[in-house]
Amino acid sequence: MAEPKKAKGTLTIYDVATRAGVSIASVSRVLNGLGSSPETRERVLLAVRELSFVPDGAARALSNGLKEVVGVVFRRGDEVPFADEDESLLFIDVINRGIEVAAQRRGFDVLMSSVGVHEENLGSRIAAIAGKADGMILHDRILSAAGIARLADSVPIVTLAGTPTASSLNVRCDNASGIRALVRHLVDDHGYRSLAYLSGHSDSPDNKARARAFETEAAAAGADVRTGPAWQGNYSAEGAAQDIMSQLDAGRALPRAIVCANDQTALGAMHALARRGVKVPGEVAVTGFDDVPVARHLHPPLTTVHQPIREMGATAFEVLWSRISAEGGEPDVVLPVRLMIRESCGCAHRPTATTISALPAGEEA
Amino acid sequence: MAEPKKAKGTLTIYDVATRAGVSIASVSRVLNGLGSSPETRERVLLAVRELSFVPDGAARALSNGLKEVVGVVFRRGDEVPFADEDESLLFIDVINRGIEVAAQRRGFDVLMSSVGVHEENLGSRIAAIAGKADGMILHDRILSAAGIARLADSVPIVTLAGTPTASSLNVRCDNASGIRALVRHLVDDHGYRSLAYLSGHSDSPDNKARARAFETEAAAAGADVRTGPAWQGNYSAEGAAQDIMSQLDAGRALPRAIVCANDQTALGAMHALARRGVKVPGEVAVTGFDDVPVARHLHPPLTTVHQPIREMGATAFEVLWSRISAEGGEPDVVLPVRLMIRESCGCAHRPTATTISALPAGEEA
DNA sequence: CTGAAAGCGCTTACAG
DNA sequence: CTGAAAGCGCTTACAG
Repeated sequence: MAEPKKAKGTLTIYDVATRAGVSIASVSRVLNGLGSSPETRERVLLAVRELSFVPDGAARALSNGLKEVVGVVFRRGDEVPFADEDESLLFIDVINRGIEVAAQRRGFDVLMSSVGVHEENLGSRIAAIAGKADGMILHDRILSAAGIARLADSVPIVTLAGTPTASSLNVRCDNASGIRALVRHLVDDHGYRSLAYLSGHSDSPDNKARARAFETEAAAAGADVRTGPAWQGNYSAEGAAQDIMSQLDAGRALPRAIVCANDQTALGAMHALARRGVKVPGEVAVTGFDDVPVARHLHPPLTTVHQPIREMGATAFEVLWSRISAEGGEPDVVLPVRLMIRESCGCAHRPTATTISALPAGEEA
Repeated sequence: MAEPKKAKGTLTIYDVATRAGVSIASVSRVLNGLGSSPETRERVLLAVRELSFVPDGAARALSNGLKEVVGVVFRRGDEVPFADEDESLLFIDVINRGIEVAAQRRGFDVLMSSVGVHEENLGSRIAAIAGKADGMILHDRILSAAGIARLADSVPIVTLAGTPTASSLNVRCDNASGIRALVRHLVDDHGYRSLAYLSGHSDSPDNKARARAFETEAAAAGADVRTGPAWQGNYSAEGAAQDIMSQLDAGRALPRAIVCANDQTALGAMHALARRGVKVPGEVAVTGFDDVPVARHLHPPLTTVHQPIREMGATAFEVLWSRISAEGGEPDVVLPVRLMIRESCGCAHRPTATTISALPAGEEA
């Protein structure tokens, strides 16, 4: 996999020491801002500049026991790309952004690695990354609980939207509250009587929590709930579109509102509906979950549940860092969400934030 | 900056060797797929599994002289976020995606690091990253030519949309051809007689090439060219919006078409125009450059020049890899671009790819 | 095929 | 404050 035995004229701390006329220990001290006489300091710094010396991170890490690197693993979409979701900045990307910024503040860098859905040797791929990092942040559905437990033996782990285990930490959002607010808005404010939940991956903890909250709340509100395999999606726009298409093809009547497991699912549903001439939200209302950046650009703008996505990433890093540096770290952090009412639920377009329309007028839950 | 002296019960290759009853050399060989008897192999693999041992990347790197890590540095937008560009997947993100996938194929991981526009100690930040990687890919406007030359002393460097130097490699797109096709479409197909180029950062090589091509081509086409400080933007939507606003406030007449330095600039210009009631493309046509994913979702959909963004990233990695592994590497790769005609130039909406409209009907250049 | 040993480039007690 | 020396966890000639 690799051949180069050693880079070219790799400069080392010995070269700097020789040039500055001091010991390597002194060079190291200056480089790390530890005690040293002003004169030594000057000479070392000068030598460093003249040689444009950059200390080797691997050697530092080996000596220190700290790489100052956090590994982030997420799934690459190997599925057929859907026009709008292809390359869009989705959920994962925004989280990664949050991780990066938080890491920066602690002097850490982020080793990003995507894994294919059907990757052959997932285990070794991830182990290789773990070996290069002080801790790992795993996005949803990367490793099984057993896989996480095993990996956690060798490196601290934080999962995102997963389930905390005995050895790993977790950061997630308040799915139940979000779905609850959404269902209430649909039923109470709009008066919709029939609802369906277009599901995400059935093995996703987030999806399970959302599905459960949906069923509970919709039933409590006295709405007619559509369920069953016909409403099994997979978090992708493609999957949602196919789902809606086949239901329409089968001549099934759609519910008045479709609560989608995430924004991508809503996006796919809206596309399919539009293609079949079904008006959103006129005939069928559609809602999402996540509030990815593109949500407000859809037609109609998507009513969804806002997750503090960036903060999730930043929080994941902070929790991991606590664990890395002190065996601490909150085991299960839950972040609040917020209902974002736009137009796909049936609310009217509000020209500016201050003008209030005459229609159903949903406000924040 | 860091305290942990050493992780908890860090397992080492010695633990594995002891458990397997072999020498550490044998463990290493098995782990690296080198010659070893089936029996040794079995015992080592078993021990590795039982202990869930993960070899330390820093130690491997130090011993090998290869970290299998590529550092990528890009600028974080510290500027005021503009609605549509905030967190959107822009140029940089798509490139990074391309880098990541290409790196994967060679067993490399990507160390991503964003730097603030006004970061204090940029030099040391970047040096720290360089120390953790085998090579670096630098996005536009990260380091001066001198800074690049200095860094190149210690690590191979590939710049993106920069200028090749004696010690660094570069990957860019064919700006001139793109602008040429765009200007011809605007002048020849639409008959616009007055054009302006809303510039990007004046110190960006890409911008310089585009500006030059614009002036040459527009003049050759006999169009009236608007220039000057009034058309100096900075690649951001915010900057472009302010620029247009102030021109409008000053009562200046706008040209018939505005060729923007990049898509974000076009996005800002369109927003400003819309806010002031100027119709696009009815009164003023606007075009972009890049073809970021969001371009087709704008209103009207943006006519722009498509750059093979992902490929740029992948190419940057490949070129860097050649240099890392064999001192090779094409010093200045130029990738082709393609004119994407949508509606912001004045062309009519084309319902499907096969239906051709009756209007100006621009086709690929 | 296998093991003993050296070495990769740093950091950090330990003396001085 | 400074230097000599040990050690971080691997890989890889070198012998056997």
